[in-house]
Amino acid sequence: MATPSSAGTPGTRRRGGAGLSRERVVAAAIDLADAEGLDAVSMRRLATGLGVDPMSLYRYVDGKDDLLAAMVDAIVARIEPVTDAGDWRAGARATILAARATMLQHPWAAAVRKARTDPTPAELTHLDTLLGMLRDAGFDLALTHHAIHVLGSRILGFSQDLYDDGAATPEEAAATARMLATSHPRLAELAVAVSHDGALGGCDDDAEFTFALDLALEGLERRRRDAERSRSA
Amino acid sequence: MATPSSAGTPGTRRRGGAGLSRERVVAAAIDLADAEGLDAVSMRRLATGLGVDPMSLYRYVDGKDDLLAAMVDAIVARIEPVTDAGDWRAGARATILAARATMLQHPWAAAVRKARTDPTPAELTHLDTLLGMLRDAGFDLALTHHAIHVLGSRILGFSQDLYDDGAATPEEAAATARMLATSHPRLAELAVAVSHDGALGGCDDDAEFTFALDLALEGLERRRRDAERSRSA
DNA sequence: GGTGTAGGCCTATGCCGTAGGCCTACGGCG
DNA sequence: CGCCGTAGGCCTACGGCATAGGCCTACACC
Repeated sequence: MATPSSAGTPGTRRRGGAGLSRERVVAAAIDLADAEGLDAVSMRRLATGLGVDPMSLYRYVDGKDDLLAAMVDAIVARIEPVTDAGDWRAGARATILAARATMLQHPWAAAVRKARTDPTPAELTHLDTLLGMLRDAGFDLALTHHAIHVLGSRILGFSQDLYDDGAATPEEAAATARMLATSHPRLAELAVAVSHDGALGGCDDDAEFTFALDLALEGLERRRRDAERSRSA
Repeated sequence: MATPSSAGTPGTRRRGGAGLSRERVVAAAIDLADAEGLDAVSMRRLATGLGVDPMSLYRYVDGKDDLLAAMVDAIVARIEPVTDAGDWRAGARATILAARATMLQHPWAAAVRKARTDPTPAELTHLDTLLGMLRDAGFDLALTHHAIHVLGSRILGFSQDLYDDGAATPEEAAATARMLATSHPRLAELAVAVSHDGALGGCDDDAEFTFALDLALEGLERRRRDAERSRSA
């Protein structure tokens, strides 16, 4: 598509067959972020990649902030909807894991999302379906509200780790542990155990995510049952 | 302190009574961030505030990144240690809430922390004491590790909300709700309920934090008992 | 043919972090 | 006393950033 001379849509009319559009700009930004990391996404770099002047982008995005928002919105919109699941827990679990699967393909998206303060449309939709599952399962409004806070950013599949853990090599872990051994014995002990050849044999981020997720869902289910019981009493 | 002419320590020797030091630089940066937000903290701005040339700061901090790390380290170091508490749950709870109380006084600190990838010394200490509580209560290494992931950044008192919630005015909430009513009914319903004059009467961030924290601690305690039981069997 | 305007381009401003070098006054030493 | 090494500042400059404001051209339509 888009041989320079064809002027199919109003848009492909300039030299060099530019033919920009908001979608093209956002898609290019996503590709750039995927390929070279979020830091590579500057208006200049992006424009260069599109063979276009930096200022031209401003016709399609309302500044860099808008661009970033559009980028995560596009990613979130790709989350596969969960078709059918059993009880609310299975549904919520599947929905959240689907979100995680999508987000993991674009590591920068989490960083952008965390830096933003208000939700994009696709995020609202995602949240709404999750809310529907809770409400349909009998969560009252108060508990639903609590649930959102309990799950927090895990709703979009973000792990909430304090550190990135780094999956250090055993040697590194051992070195760290030795360094900390006297001042921070508990930490050293754990660092060794988690290192690849330690007692725990590495740290599986996905496993930790689901462990924490299931713990949260379990707790919420208990609260739900409590509320149900006290209502019927 | 610091009359310009007195050259007590080697350091106060230049014109203008500058007398820089790493501590002074970091403290000034913290004050600046507190007063005008993190964005105001640029090397230039900071230097101006200290009555000094921007490049002079580089004698004391190893670039901006180092400065930011030093800032959060200083804040984390201010967390009040928990003296005595009953069981592990009470201890962990108190420790985490103490962290939260301190961090809440410097909203920028959470943002900086989240952006960083490796821990500062004070953070390691904080983490180590928490680990001690778990281990002393009989958590084995595997469960301790899980616990760290379950609690995640909550360990430093960060709420893990998807959005900042913003505590919008009732009018705003109502407007949002009306806008979303058809496309996102569940969300609209909840937005109204949470708004200040809705059924739930506002959203208390601290209450939500402790609700989620207690849910997590409760879940971990259950896992601990399960492990204990299966060990003794 | 004339005109309105969409869709590019160009220039310039004011930030930013920081590399590299300079200048000066002090402490220590011959 | 005079010298010098060096700590602790300063100055200049570079390359990058987001983006404001204006310009220029080619098409669409009348």
